[in-house]
Amino acid sequence: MPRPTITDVARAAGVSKGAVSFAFNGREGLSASTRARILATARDLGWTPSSRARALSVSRALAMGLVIARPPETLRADPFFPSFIAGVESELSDHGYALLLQVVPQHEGEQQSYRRLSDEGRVDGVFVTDLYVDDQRPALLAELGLPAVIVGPALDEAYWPAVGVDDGPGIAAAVEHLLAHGHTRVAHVSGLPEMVHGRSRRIAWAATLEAAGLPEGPCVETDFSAEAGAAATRELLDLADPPTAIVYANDLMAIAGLAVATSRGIDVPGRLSITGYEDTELAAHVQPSLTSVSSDVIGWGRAAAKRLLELVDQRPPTDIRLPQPRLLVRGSSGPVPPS
Amino acid sequence: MPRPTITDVARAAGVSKGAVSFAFNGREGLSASTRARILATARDLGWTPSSRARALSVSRALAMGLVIARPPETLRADPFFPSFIAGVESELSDHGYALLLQVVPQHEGEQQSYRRLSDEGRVDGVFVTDLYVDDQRPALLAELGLPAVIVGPALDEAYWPAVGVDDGPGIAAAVEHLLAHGHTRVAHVSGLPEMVHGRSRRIAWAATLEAAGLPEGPCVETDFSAEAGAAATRELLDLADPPTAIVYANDLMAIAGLAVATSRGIDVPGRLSITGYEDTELAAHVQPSLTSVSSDVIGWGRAAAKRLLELVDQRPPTDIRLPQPRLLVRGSSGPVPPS
DNA sequence: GGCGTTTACTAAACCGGTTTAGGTGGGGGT
DNA sequence: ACCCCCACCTAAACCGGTTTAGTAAACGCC
Repeated sequence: MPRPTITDVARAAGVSKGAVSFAFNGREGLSASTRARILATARDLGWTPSSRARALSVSRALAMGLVIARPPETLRADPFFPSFIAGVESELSDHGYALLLQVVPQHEGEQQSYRRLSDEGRVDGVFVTDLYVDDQRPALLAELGLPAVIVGPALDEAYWPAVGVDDGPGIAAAVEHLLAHGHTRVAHVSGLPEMVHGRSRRIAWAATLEAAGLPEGPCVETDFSAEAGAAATRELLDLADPPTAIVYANDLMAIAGLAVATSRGIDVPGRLSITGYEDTELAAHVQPSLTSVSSDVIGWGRAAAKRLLELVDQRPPTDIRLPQPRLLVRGSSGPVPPS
Repeated sequence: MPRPTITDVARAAGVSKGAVSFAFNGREGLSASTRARILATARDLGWTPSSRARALSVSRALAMGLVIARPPETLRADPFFPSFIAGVESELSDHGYALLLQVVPQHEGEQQSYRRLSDEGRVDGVFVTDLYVDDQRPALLAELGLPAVIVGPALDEAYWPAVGVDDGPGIAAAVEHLLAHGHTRVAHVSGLPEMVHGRSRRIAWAATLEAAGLPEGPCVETDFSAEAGAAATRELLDLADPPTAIVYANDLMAIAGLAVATSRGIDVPGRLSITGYEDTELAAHVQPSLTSVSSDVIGWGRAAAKRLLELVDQRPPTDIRLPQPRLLVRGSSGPVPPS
């Protein structure tokens, strides 16, 4: 038995297709009794409007796109996406929208990817993540006329609105926590400086040190991977005057760094304090447990989706206020060692 | 300027809509010159067939669905999905299909989720992951007539084909590796026994011990989370006669277990050997580095997608052979301690 | 040169909804 | 009794493709 169509429902209820459509879309111009009868008939027949047909007639795809442009190696270790997607999806599905996911291996293929989503009319809007400093995508999307929301700290809202938890305060809180414990040589293992969130975390670290009147400590730039985090840690510990604390741009690197310190017999937090960022599930379960910064990624996803829906519907933005990231002090950070 | 439609192309090329469609779908019945002219015109106008319109007329959604039914807490720590999705997506997009993602918080909402995807005609097929023993979904999908591929070890292929790396050999390799090092009390921290992959890993562990003529060691059932892994480890170490080796059902629990052992001053691998499963990025970067089992999850995703495409197109299955999981011996496992 | 067969193409139906223009019947006003 | 209006509903166009039935011209053939 093929799925019933609107025509079947109309016939069964003894009305026209239009009437059925009116009933389902809550439009006026139907008597209460007819409306009820139509809805009852539809229920009996198990009919639900086909979103393919709806998409064509309302000239909307009823779906939003998310393009993830990362090598799967980096992707699989990142706890951000699963949570973010969960948030996005819950908001979208509440509004009858679906989430289309696309994964492209390199940053290069990304432009092509967006262009295709747009040309084929698969989506009504997209999320732009992992923004690079001087990223081409916002301009491309503007040219394509494809509504977009930038996920992450606001960089340049010339083209599109940005929705994101500002990571500055979280990193600042971590640095301040260390300063309060007497540390003065606080290093940073940063993410890619070409990426907006890599850069903003680094800036927050530097600014907080400066505000405290301290010289900028050593900083090693990485690609956010565990491997790079370990290498950066070795580099910092090999310095003539090694830092007493290291602020990592994410938990993954912090945990790898922790292992490097431990393997060298350096006590954490006795001789070295460490902080991460993201509050990965593992953060609380390594030894010592990792001080980290937690933010509401699911809420963030939900907020980004809400904003994109508004944008697509040309509605004015509602004020979305995301909770500040919170510093979770655990075992990996403590007083500066006596020198 | 709105996007051009097939009608615009037809007019510009001086042919009918049908001719344009023929040209694009490589159907015969057009002279080579006309075909070339049409394609050239389409290129000039920047026209790409609208997949909404195509979807309606070919009565296909041109998309596949993936429903993830997990609390985001569990989800975000799992490196499986990102890689798997990357594989799925690459295969699907090569065939003009899109991937629709849906995340539902609890296992309960899942049925509803599939039903809705089916009723609204959003997808042509779905992937079923995290299969439970005695799962209702295969039957539901059969009833809905929605093609499905089960992701994971084959349990019961009565309804749908299963595509998956069998985890048995990987766990067996880990256990054998430990036995070869003289361990005789090998415990297991298993995942949910109601889940197919939790159960199959447990069975493989037990079977390998039995094959070696050893008694089944202690086993603690968990929910795959780091928290549970830590608790299970404490429980095992508190036994009157604690195991000398623990085989964990995933890396997350293994790493948490490692931290528990370390915090108790138990040397790994000196006094306790540990193995994980999944080969998370962090596995190589904890201290000591974690012996784990790696499988080609991306290839797995690609294979699952290939099979689903075949199923939807009613093509016979091509023989898909996934590489066996490989045991990666690292620092966390070694000889049994002298007693 | 007439006839059947290809070849190359067009017109129109169709997929399953939404939306707009229009039509019908009953009630109220005068 | 006539007209108008409103409430309620229908017919048909439309979204942008695919596909089928049909047709005109070219072709082969004796």
